[in-house]
Amino acid sequence: MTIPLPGAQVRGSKTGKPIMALLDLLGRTWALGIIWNLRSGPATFRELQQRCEKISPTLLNTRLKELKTLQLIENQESGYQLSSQGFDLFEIISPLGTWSSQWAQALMENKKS
Amino acid sequence: MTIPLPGAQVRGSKTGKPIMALLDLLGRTWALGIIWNLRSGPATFRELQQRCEKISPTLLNTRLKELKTLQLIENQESGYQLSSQGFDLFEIISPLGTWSSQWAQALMENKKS
DNA sequence: AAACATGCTACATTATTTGTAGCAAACTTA
DNA sequence: TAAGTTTGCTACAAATAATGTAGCATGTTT
Repeated sequence: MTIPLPGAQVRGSKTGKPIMALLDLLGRTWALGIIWNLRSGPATFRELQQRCEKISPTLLNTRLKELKTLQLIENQESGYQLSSQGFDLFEIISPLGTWSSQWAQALMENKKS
Repeated sequence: MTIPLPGAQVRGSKTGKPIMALLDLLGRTWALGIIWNLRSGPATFRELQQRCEKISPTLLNTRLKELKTLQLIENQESGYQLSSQGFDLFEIISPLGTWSSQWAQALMENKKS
């Protein structure tokens, strides 16, 4: 799968509008999960593998390369970490944490009835 | 692929923490794209297919079922549309539109140097 | 120098996505 | 009212992506 560079053809868009490139990226297995799991600080490859519970090393490496190319993460001495852009992105999606709990609760209540 | 119900085992989590169920869902091909494309109002199946430019009907239908089960969209007379929960979700992620443009620009500038 | 840890790669198996064709049901039009 | 059209979707084979396990090279600890 080619890396969804804004400007290039990506899933969902011939023009490569930045939002489409981003949605393509985030829509790939584990991309969001990796970003989410890096929110709590840098992690080495194996650490990150554990945070992600059951990601395969093959895919982890593939995603890390993509995220690095797209400058959302960087690889420093302390391990992989969100770049400043990656962190901005995380801040946008971070309300999903709280939201998802409410959503889960609503789902349960609707199941009852 | 089983629908990532909060509480069940999902990709990335044995416990099915709601956020993990959500990230699993959103990390599926086209899930984010469909939500994004419904932001501008209801659409019939074929309309939605066009908004998504090149989604296959098979997958569109699969995702629609998932999103419906998880109460993020609903199917009314006017077609498929975001449910009130789906809309809340969209509101959280909607800043990605603007953010992605800045990101794309930053990427371009870094390419130069 | 032997044992261990780390960051990956190889690769076969399995799962997901695509793309095309087309069908049944509901609506139009003649 | 009978012949199109359109719509919502299913079938299915081919292509692509993800998983899981093994393991290797390099660096570090004892």
